[in-house]
Amino acid sequence: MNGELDRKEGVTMADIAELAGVSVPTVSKVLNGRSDVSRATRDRVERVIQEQGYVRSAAARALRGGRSGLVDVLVHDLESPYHLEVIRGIEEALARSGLSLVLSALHGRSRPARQWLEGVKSRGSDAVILVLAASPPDQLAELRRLDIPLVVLDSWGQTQVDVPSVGATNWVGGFSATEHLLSLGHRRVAMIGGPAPLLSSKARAAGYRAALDAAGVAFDVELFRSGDFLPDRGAAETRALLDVEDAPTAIFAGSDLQALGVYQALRERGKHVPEDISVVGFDDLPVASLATPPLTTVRQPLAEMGRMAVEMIRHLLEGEDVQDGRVEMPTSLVVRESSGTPRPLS
Amino acid sequence: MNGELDRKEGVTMADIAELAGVSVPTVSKVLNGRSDVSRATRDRVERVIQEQGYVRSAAARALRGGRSGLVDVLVHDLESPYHLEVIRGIEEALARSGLSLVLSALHGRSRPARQWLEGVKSRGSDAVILVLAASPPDQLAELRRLDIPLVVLDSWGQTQVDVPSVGATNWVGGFSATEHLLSLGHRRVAMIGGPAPLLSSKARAAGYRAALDAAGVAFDVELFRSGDFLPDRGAAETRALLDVEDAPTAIFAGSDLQALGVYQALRERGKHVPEDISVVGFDDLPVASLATPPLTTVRQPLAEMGRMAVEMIRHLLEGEDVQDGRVEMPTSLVVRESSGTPRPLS
DNA sequence: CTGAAAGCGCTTACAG
DNA sequence: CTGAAAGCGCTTACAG
Repeated sequence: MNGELDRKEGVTMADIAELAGVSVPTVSKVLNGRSDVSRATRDRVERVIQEQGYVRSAAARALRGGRSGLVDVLVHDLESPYHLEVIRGIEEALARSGLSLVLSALHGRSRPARQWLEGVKSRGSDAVILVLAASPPDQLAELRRLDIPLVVLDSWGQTQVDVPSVGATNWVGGFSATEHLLSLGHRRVAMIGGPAPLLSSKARAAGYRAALDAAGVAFDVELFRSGDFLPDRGAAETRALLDVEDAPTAIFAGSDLQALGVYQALRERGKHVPEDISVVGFDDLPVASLATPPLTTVRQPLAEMGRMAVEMIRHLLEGEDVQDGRVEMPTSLVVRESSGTPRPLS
Repeated sequence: MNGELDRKEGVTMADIAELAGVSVPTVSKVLNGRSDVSRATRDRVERVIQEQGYVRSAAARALRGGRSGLVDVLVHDLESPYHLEVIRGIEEALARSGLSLVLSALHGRSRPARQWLEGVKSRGSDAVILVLAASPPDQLAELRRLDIPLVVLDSWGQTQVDVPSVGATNWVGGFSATEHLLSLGHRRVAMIGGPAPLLSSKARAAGYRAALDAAGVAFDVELFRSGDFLPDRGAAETRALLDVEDAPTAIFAGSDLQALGVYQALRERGKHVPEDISVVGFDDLPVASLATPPLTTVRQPLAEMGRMAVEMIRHLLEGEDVQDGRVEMPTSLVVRESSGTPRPLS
C-alpha cells in the first residue's frame, strides 16, 4: 500500500548515476559518446546501464530539443498493395537507422486534416514523408517554418520545385510498355492512364504518346482513357474500349490493379489474354506474376523508392543539402504472358 | 543574426499564458477541460490558442506522466496484403481516437529484436498490438511491468491465456470451406494449411478434419500438407499433391495467397479450375475476387479485426478490464467461381 | 575529467 | 477561480 512500491516505471538516468556513483550529467555524457569521460568511469557507467537494461526516455530528449526519433509517413490510402511495398521499404530503412515510422493515411480525403499536422508538431516528429499524398501549401510552409525535413514520394499534383522528391522513370516506363506492344505488331494500342492530377500519370501518358509517334502510329483520343489505378475503373474503361468502332488489340493499363480490372472485363466478354487482346500493366506488384495469365508489366522499384526517401531524409536530418531535388529510380519492362502478337486479320 | 530571431519552434504554453494574461497552469486547465476555470478566462484562453494555432507538446505531456498518444503495432511482415488489411483497420480506428500508429515489422525474424522493446519504452508508447507476431515471455513480462496494455491479433504460437486477443472463427471457416467442397460431391479433398505453430492454422485444420468426419470421409495424411500461407509454397505442395496416387479433386488452400500458388501449379500442369479441380482459399483478400477464376474463399474481416484490437486497447487504456479475453470475429464462406462439382468419373 | 545549475514544456497538488 | 512551486527525465553550457 506504500506509494513507493507502486512505481512501475523503468529505470531512470538518476538511478544509473546513483548506482554507478557518478552524477547525472556524467551518465548523459557516456550515453552521448562524449570524449570527456575517463575510461574507468565510462566502463562502470556502461556496465550499470547494461545490468539495469536502461533505456533513455525519448520524450525527455525530445523536450530538451533533441530528436524524437519519429518520422511521419502519410500515405494516400491503405488499400493498394502499392503502398504496402513502399511502406515496407521505408520501414526497413528507418529501422536500420534507429528511427520509427508513424503511419497515417488520407482516408479518401484529398488533403490531410489539420489534425495530422498538429500530430506531427505535437509529437515532435523529426521528418515527414508524403506518399502519393498532397499537402496544402500552408501546411508545407508550416513544416518548413518548424524546420521539419520533408520528402515527397510520387507526388500528387504539382511538385514543389524546392521539395526533394523521389519517383520512377515513368515516361520511360510508358514508352517501353507501348513500344513493346507496338513491336509485337499491334497498331490499335489503348491506354488507361492514372488519375489526371498525378505527375506519374502524366509522364506515363506522355511516354505512351511518344512511342506511338516514334512508330508512326497516330494517337487516337478514343483509345486513351483516364482511370484511377483501381480494378473497377480498369474494367469499366475496358468495356468502353471494346465498344469502340475499331477496337484495340492491346491495352496498356496504367497500373497492375487496373490491369486486373481489364482482365475481368475481358473475361466477361469472352476475350482471351493474350490471344484476343494483349495487356500490359505498371508497377509489378507481387500480384502481377500471380495473375492468370502472368502479367507483362513495367516494374518500378517501390520498396527501393521507399528506402531512397529515407536516405534523403537522413541527409536532410544531418543538415546536408540533398544533392538532387528529384531522384528518379529506373523502371524496367517485365515480359510475361499477357502480351503477344495480335491475332492476324482473317 | 540575433539569436532571438532564430527561434523556429512553435508557440508554447507560456506564450499563450502571456498573450491571454493568465498563468501557465490556467492554460493547462483549459486545455485539460477542468471545470475550475471561469467562463470568461476559458473563452479568452481558447481564443488565443485558436489564433496562435497552438498545439501541446506530446513530449512534455508524456514526460509529465501523461500519455504519448502513440500505439506500437508490430506485424509479422509487410509482404502480405493480409497485413495491409489489418493495418488499415488499426490505423482508421486509432486515428479516430486521436492516437498514432508506430509501425514495425519482424523482417523475417521470429522474435522482435530487443531494440524494438527499447523503442517502445523510450518513446513512451501507450499500448502495443502484436499482429501475427510472437514476443518472448520476458518482453511480455516487461510490458506488463511497465503497465503497457497489450493486445494480440492472430497470435503466433501459444496464446497467453491472460493476454487479450482477437482472431476469427478459424475452425468454423475451415469446416465450412471443406463442407462446401464435400457438398459439391468431392471426396478427395486436400488441404494445404498454414504454418504449424500458428493458432489459426491449427483451428482451420481441425475444422477441415471435422467436416471430413461429419461427411464420413476418412482423413488421408497424404492429402494434408503444411504451408506458410505464401504462393510459392502453395504451388510446391500442389505439385506434390497432384503426384499422389489417388489425386485430390479439390484443394482447400490455407490462405488466398497460397491459393494463387495452387492456381499457378495447376496451370503448369494444364489443369483447369474448377473443371479439373476445385480450389478454395482463406482470407478474402481483395485479390481473391480479381483472380482468374475469381476465388471461392472464406472471408475473415481483417480490417474489422484491426478495429476491434484498437477497441480493446482503448478499454485497457481506460483502466477497464477487457470483457472477454479472446474475441473471435465471424468468418463466412464466399462462393465464387473456383469451386464446382467434380468431373464425373469417365 | 566531473558535477552543480538551469531549463526544455508541461501537469499536478496546494495555497490563496 | 487563479497562480506559485515542484518536478517529470534529460542535455547543455559552464565552473571547478
